[in-house]
Amino acid sequence: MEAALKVFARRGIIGTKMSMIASEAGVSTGLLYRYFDSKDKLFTTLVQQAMDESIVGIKSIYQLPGSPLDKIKMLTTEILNEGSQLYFMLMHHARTSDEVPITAKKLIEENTMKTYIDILEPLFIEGQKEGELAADPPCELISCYLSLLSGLMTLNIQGDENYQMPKVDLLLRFIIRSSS
Amino acid sequence: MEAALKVFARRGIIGTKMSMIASEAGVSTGLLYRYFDSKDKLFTTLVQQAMDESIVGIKSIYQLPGSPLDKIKMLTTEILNEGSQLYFMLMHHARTSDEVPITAKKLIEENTMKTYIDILEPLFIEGQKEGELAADPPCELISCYLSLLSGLMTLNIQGDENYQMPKVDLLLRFIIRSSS
Amino acid sequence: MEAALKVFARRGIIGTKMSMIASEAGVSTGLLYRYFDSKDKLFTTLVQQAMDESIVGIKSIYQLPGSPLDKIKMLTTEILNEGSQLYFMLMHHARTSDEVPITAKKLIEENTMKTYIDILEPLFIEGQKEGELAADPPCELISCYLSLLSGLMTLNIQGDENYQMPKVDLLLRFIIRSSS
Amino acid sequence: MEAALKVFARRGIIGTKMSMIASEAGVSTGLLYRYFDSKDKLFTTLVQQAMDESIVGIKSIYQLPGSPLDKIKMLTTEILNEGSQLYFMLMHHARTSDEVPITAKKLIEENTMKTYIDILEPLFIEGQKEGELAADPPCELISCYLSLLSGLMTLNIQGDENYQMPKVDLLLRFIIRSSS
DNA sequence: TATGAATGAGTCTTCATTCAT
DNA sequence: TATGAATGAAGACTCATTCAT
Repeated sequence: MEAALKVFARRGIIGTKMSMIASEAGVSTGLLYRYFDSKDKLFTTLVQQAMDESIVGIKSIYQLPGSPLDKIKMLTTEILNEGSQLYFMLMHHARTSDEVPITAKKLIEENTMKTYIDILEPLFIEGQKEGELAADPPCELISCYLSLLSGLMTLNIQGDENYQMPKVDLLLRFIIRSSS
Repeated sequence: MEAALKVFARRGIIGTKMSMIASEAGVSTGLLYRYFDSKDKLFTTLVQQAMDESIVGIKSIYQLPGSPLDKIKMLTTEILNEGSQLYFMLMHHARTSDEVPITAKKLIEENTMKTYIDILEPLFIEGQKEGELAADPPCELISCYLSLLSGLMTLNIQGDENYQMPKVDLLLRFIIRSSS
Repeated sequence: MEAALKVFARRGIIGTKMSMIASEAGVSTGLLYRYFDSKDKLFTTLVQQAMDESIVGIKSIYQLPGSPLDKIKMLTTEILNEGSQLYFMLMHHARTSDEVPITAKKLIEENTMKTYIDILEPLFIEGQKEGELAADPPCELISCYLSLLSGLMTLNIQGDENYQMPKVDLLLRFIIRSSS
Repeated sequence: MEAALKVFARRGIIGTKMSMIASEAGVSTGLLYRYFDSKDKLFTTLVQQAMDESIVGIKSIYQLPGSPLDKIKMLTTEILNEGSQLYFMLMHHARTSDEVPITAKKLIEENTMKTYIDILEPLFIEGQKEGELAADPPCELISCYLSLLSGLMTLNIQGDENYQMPKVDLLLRFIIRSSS
């Protein structure tokens, strides 16, 4: 039923009509209200879930094999390919639209970039020690890298031949230590 | 009066009420209709203008002094600092929202990434010849670079301390030829 | 199951949701429809029953002991104390709401004040002969007395400390022959 | 525009559709929202006004000529004849319906019967001293009298041939000192 | 030219009623 | 017989657009 994510992600909170979600889910409009109190609540729930899963996703990097750079490369690949697209788009709407319920706004404020930096910092520092990663301040490196990634995912590049999703190796240039 | 751009850029076409534009412009709602036939027309006009200006802006790169890399760096800096922010956001809404008038959709389809690639290709090729730029296929390099830029601008990073706008030098790593 | 009366009486026909009746009765919503064709039918049935019982109740006055005034006093006391409250409230909704099913409206039109007057007239005439009751035209006396009573019962005075239910003796002043 | 009172009074808050008020007022539904934030607000406003006017009305009794009994008789006549009907009906809905906005509920709780008793008590005491009024405790006398009146007005007797509005003289028997 | 009152189509939400289990 | 999930029609409310002034 949370495939309402699909509609919200593409159209934002106002652009989405409950009837769209309903027909996307293959049920009647009325039934939606049996499961979700309101459009706002539904949206907020999705935002919450998006944030939770994103954190889990980021943390999973430590389970990946290989060197720090290997890990980063794999996670990046995953993010780029996988369905996380919708989450990025949803979060973008949640961040930028003014019609977002206050509850959702609060959720977002609590879950800042800092959260992700804290998770990734040890890995990046290790990567720098091993000489794999560029020597910029890790905070900045991470923050910029995630911003770049967010931007790319938000564009909804798939299905738009105008934009081109950069290959992972290209992206990694930002953080890789340029061969001396 | 076209400071309606401000509202459309931030809130998208549905999120924007004519009354918002009116009060932002300091006039009455009714007066808007003396200058623009409809909300859709107004939006379409803005999109048209955004595209026109973007092309002019890109072309202006050839007026800039210095080597190809210098030119690219300066243009990038300009884009990042200047008010082009709003254009990127507007175009993002125009590209992703389904409520956009067909006329605007058509405009966008006509003005593809190809347009920009064609403009920039000679410059990039020159840069590669001079050994400044990475050796990837110029088309791909340009397309990816513009995608990255679009993504960053779309995020509306200003006013959100969570994201961090990468420094220009960091961004350039993407296209610079790594020191051998 | 007819304790749906409770809900209808308090909330009127529109204010009452079938789910309220169901939970008041301790059954599921769906089950209600096994016993009553529709909300309207249920309401109509209750109105019918209310009217029937009111007539029986009024007629029972002749079974009471004592003089005409004694009888009237006892019946009044009964009405004031007993659960007839709900019937008065139900009938008030039935009389004043426009959403009442036509069938119920018809029922009410057939069962006019005249019905009650016809029942009580002999008793009042007797009371007047015996010098207990005021000498006004019996029709008027009865009609006014019942109107007063209806009004009081309709107010739903219980549970509202603002109103005060008059003592029976106070009420009787309306019809008692003032001591010469 | 407050002739919305007419519809609310007859049909209660749920039974009333904004479109009814609109067509009763001869305007479009949308226009209602230019003057009143919402149905609830409108209802609350009417309740407020009803209470204010009722107090003014009651207080005006001291401007009337004649003995206390004369004053009471005139006020009663006025209440019975005049358009206060709608106010009584409105207040009844406000008191008994559960769908009434909290703000309105609060208003009602603040404006108790006590308010009216305080206003009328001096008059009734004077009337008792002059031997015109029954010797019951004035509080009780007033409270019961007002309850009776409220009940009668709430019934919406006009337009229902079944009920009969008692003549004023009949009603006064309730408070008049029976001739010794 | 400028205003803002007025309209009505469109969206969210509720709830009587049905129906598979 | 009993449940409660599912449907869809109806009502509150918003807002693009018009129009009298």
